[in-house]
Amino acid sequence: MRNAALDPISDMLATDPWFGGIAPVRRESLLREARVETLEGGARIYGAGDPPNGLWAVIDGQIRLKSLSANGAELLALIVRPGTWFGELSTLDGHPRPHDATAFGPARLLHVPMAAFARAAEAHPALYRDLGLLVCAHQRTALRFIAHSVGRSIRARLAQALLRASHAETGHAETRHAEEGRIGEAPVVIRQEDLAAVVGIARQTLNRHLKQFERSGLVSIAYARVEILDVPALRAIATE
Amino acid sequence: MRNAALDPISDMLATDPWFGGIAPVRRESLLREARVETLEGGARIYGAGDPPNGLWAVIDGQIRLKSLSANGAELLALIVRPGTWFGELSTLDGHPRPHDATAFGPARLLHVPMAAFARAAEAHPALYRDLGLLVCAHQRTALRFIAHSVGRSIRARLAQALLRASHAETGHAETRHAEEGRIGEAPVVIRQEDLAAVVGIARQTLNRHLKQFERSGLVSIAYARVEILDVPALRAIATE
DNA sequence: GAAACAGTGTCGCCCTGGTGACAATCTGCA
DNA sequence: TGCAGATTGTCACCAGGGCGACACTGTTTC
Repeated sequence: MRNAALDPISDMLATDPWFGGIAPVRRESLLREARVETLEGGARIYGAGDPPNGLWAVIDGQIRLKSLSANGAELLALIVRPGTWFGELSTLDGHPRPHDATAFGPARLLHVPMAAFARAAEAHPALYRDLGLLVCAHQRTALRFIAHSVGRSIRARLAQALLRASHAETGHAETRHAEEGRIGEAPVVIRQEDLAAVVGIARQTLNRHLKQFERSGLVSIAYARVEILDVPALRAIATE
Repeated sequence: MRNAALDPISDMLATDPWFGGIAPVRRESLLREARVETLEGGARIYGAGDPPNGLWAVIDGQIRLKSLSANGAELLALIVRPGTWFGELSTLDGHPRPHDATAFGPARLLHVPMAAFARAAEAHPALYRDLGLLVCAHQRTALRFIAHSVGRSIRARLAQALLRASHAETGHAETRHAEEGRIGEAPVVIRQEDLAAVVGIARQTLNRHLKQFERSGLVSIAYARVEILDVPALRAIATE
């Protein structure tokens, strides 16, 4: 019943701290139940309030998790990149999705539907614990986010948001880009309007600060795109 | 090996949505491993960065979870009241505590140390799943908090903070106070300084808004204490 | 009960961010 | 190429919060 086509994908996924950390038997059993799904840009994986439809991992492309803030504004919660699993919260507790998940550009995903996960977990009950650990990891991210947001300057929050939107936050970005022989970061494709929503400020205010960063040589701004030029400096600003 | 002294406590804990929702066998096995600990006001249950020391539940009194925001200000994350379990995140993933947990006033807690939880979980592996569900519940709270905070008016955030600080947020407070024959809410004992930190504003600004609430008859203000008079109106403001 | 301390109530000034407006620029498509 | 729509860049104006200051009131301690 092995799916040999998944082997290279499996290797890629194993670089993820969570997936790489769980027992190989259970990794196997999860992958055995997984199916690859190819999506067009803008495709919706699930919507906020939907009943859970299982666990997902990004193979190629970019998934954006959004929710509506209480005043109706769209709130970009997270950009999910290749190698990362998501959708575990509802999969574990069975409650409605807290976010919209949509593909930003074409994407390939690995999908473990609810029933499939249940099958795998029947054979390996420890998968529930594994899934709990994934929720823990995301919970810690959320707590860090809260602690970092309350009462911080806009400069700091913007720097943080830029690092998060690129993949530079955790510092293990180099591995992903080493093979392409690039030193810098891939540009972040995002409208300033959306970036402003992430930081929770008006677009005009965002523009002012972003321009200031550009003048300092920290970033380079183009149409619907921000390129990060100086990661260390941004890290310093983010934690100041 | 049953501990009969725990019976009334067990009944009280069963009113908690999480604990009440897990299988009675596993509730039992958890309680069998639990010890009651009596703390003085100000006692520290654990500190941010500490290695996990197990799972806790509040029997009497009030536990406050605090963390330091990035600019060094103290950030009151959560007030934990009787019947509620906490400390599950680090207990499940083994990583350092994200918060300080201290008793606000004298308190009695139920404590399941790491080794004790491990013992119980060995007999009932599903306890790991149960614990995962508790993390899920708290994760959803955190996500709601984020969605509710970004870009909301101070009025709304303050109303929300007051409801959270009292136990009125979830709406099942009545059960807890019915026995005392009280209709309203217990006063929230908190300095305006701290309340301001919760909302993320300056004390003076907090005072202005709080006074405004008082003039509208929503709350009543005393020394280091806020009494909530009109829960429905505050709920309306919190979601406006 | 007085003193020392903690917490509240209120100013006024300054600065920052929100808002609406509008021109300039870029992209995609006919 | 040329146009429509999307996005950015930049105003000026205004509301609102941060901050320092200080008096006042409540609480604790001796």
